[in-house]
Amino acid sequence: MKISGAELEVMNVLWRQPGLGAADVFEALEDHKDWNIRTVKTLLARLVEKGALATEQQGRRYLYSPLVAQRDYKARAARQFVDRVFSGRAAPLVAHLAESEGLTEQDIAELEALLGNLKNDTE
Amino acid sequence: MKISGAELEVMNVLWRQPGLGAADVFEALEDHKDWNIRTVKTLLARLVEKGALATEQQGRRYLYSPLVAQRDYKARAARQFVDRVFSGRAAPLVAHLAESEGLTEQDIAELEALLGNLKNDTE
DNA sequence: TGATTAAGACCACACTCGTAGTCATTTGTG
DNA sequence: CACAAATGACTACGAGTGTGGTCTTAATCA
Repeated sequence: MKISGAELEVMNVLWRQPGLGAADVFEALEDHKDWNIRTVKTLLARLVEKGALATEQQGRRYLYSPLVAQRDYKARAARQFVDRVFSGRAAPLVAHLAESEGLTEQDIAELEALLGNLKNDTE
Repeated sequence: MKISGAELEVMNVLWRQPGLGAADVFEALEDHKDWNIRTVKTLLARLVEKGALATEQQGRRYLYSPLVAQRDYKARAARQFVDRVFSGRAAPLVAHLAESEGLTEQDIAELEALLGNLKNDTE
């Protein structure tokens, strides 16, 4: 299931807080996206159609909740991206991020910890 | 400048070997993509239009060469992706790749080396 | 109770992308 | 020289996307 850029913004809201109505999602987005509420509704409808969101009727409105877990989606997206742009190799990707100052100190620390674990698992 | 998936395949060929004609690019792709030569030509034309490729006329055909460096493009793409899907945080991305077996032993080794350098630069 | 509002349903429209077809022209070859 | 083959130019077309409008219905408020 393919989730487009704008749709992803909506998913992010609902991953943080499932069970919101269209208006709630609209409000949650309002700060950083200046979309019309109808745009948000269209995106919600498309996500339902795609099977990415479930709806629960409450009175005369719907409450939306993710059907795909954030972890799963992101894992898939990450893999696809790395395959598409970096021929499946993760190291060059991280190298690029490092170069373009895309890594914070915290990232570096976390990556180290992560690699530590990976090595332990492997050996 | 936005380069789509199919266009990226074409760019990859020309990054490896700049100055090819349409037919050469077509041949280089033939193994793993079974596109019609006209599809390849359309992609080339779109890339020229976007400013991603330069053309040099040679007789009655064009030779194509990248105008955007591979490094630059990939660095930008990486950053955009991380921003879009991972809110700009690289560590979770790598964590996902690790989990979904998206990291080879070699990747891990390279990442370690990379992190070593980063730490040296920083402190 | 009548009018405004708010929800969802359905529709629209321009643009990108993947995938190619058609046309006109050039050029190498018999 | 006449013609087939190759080249670029232009066109097409359905699916997906970003963005939002219209229509209908139901609820709420004066």
